[in-house]
Amino acid sequence: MKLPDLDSFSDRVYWLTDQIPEGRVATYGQIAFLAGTPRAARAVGALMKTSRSIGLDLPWHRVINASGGISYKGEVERPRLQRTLLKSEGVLLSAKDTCDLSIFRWEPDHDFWSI
DNA sequence: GTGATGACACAAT
DNA sequence: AATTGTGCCATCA
Repeated sequence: MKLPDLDSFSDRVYWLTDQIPEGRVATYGQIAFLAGTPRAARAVGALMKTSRSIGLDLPWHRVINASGGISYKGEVERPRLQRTLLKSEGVLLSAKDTCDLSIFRWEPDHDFWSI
C-alpha cells in the first residue's frame, strides 16, 4: 500500500501506526521519519498517548523506542499492558522489556513509496 | 503569538 | 554499562 497524502502530521502518524503488522514493531523515530518529519520522534510518543485518551483503535503497543524497548517515563500501567500485548502476538521481550529490532522491526513494502 | 511539555534519539561523560 | 546533557518539534494551554 501507499502512504496517503494526509494533511496533518498526526493523521499520518496514526495511519502509519495502523499499518504495523501484528508481531512486528516500529520505533518512534521510524514513524516520525515515515511521517515526513525525521526528528519528531518525541511528538510521535505524545501522539500515541493522545490516541489512547481519544479512544482511537490503533496498535499503539507496536511503537517502541530506538533501543527496541518499552518506554516507561514514570508510568506503570501502560508499559505493563504494552508488554502483555506484544508478547501475546509473538514479540520476544527480554527481562528488560526489549526486543531484537533486527528481527521484529517492521519495514514498509517497496510499493509503499510509489505514487 | 509564545512558552511549556513530553511513551524520543543520540552524543558525551 | 549506566547516566546526563542537548537538540528537537508537534501539540496544547
